[in-house]
Amino acid sequence: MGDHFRVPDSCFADRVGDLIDLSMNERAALARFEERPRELRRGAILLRENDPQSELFILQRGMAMSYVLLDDGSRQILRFLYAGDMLAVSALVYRDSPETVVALTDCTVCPFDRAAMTALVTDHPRLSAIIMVMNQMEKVALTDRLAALGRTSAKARIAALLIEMRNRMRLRDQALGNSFTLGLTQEEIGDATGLTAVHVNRMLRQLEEDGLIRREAGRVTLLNEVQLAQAANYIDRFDGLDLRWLPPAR
Amino acid sequence: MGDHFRVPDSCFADRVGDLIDLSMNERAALARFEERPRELRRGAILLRENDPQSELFILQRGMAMSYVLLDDGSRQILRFLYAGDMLAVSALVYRDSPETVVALTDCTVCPFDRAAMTALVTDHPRLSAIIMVMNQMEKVALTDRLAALGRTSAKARIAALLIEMRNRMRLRDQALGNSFTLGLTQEEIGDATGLTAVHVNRMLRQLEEDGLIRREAGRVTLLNEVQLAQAANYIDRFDGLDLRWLPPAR
DNA sequence: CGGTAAATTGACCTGGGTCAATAAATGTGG
DNA sequence: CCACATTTATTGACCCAGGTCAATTTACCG
Repeated sequence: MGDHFRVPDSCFADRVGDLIDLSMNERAALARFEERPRELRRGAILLRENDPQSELFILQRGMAMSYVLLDDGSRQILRFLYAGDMLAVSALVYRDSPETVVALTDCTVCPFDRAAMTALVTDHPRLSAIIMVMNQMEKVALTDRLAALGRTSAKARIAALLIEMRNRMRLRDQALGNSFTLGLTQEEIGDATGLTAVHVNRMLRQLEEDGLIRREAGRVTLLNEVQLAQAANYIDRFDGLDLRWLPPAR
Repeated sequence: MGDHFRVPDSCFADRVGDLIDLSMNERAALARFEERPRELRRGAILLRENDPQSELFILQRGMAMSYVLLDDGSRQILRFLYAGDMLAVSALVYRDSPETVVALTDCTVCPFDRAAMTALVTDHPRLSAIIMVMNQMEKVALTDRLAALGRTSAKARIAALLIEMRNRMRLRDQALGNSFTLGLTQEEIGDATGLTAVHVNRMLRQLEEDGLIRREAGRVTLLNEVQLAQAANYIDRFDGLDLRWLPPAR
């Protein structure tokens, strides 16, 4: 891919670029999603469950999460969101947001409206196909979590979360080794895995006693990834991709 | 929509037609997915987890389910599939299937290959947009189930499954009232809700004692839908759709 | 009508929840 | 840099929703 013209940076395009080689034209089209960066403080709520939503967002920097609250006040965290993720995609379907989205660290997000998606779908068949692909990957990730909540032990779920987070962080930071800062409270870990904070604490201690991880001041080190993955029932879904059906670039 | 020419029947088009009005041209394009019907006996496996997959399918008649098996032999049912559903969509991404798909009743399925999707995406922006929309709706349904498994009681999960199944059956059969045949064993209900068959039995009995349902020979009657929905933490997602961003038909 | 799969029920057990008390970490304003 | 306030983490004691095991009973099927 030549770079004779300056093509604007795009976090989302970088993410798509992990899957396919983008034409300059395509890259420019994706960059249009990220023309209006906005800063968010840690803890800021981008979108509240049941509130009307009119825009989608690209998360350009930082980490966020989405969750729902149940009648009894308990919370289920649905997804952790990293740079390059598209947020509030449900705005393509629902008037009101089915989930709350909140910044876990200071973030940069870029809002864009539904019409931008209309244009993309019309002008760029390959990009609309790749968005389908990414949606499908997210769906598989969700079914993996569904199976974890339905059928695996507390220890396995915690182990799976640790591996998953490390792997997703490493996607954007190749240098990341076995040691990283989770950036989650134990309550948040519990709300993501369907456990209580107290039991999360016990399981982390057990994983440490088993020699699978080490912990120091919010930092986690995966000491034995093979055994940890085994304890977690972990499946690496970044394997065996087959995208040959995609139409040619425009 | 005029009907001067005979447009082939299409189960999938009917489903899409619940969301938008299709042009004749679009309807014909969707019908191309259903040119090769194939019969499946009850219990037949359409696709096995980890086996290579090269085609997608439209389920034209009958009911199916998808599931994964964990290392310890336990099973998590991911989704129940009804007429008009697209199966094995993960073939757009993965060489090997991440899940097993099996017929729960005698079924008719229509295989089509990935190239058909390439053509659709290229020629019909509005249809590719609507497929994105349907994918998104399925994602929201999955997150609803995730929250149910992570944060609700056994009784609530069973109640939610009963309501959900009745509603999905009623989509294809307007006449369906409060009484219907589930067509699932208690073990299957358990594998869908993350419970054991024994406990499913106890919860069904309790729901019956509470006066919320009646059971006779595989048939279930919802006696008090309001209270049942309340017990289930049920959210109706067929409300508040907003699809105005879709491009014009071709 | 026999044989197998599915449903039911009781007795008992355990993984994970609840409650409560400390300790440690992280802010925050001065 | 410090003193205080607020989260967050940790641990123990105890409990219960849902699991396990096993024995019947009932329904379905060729």
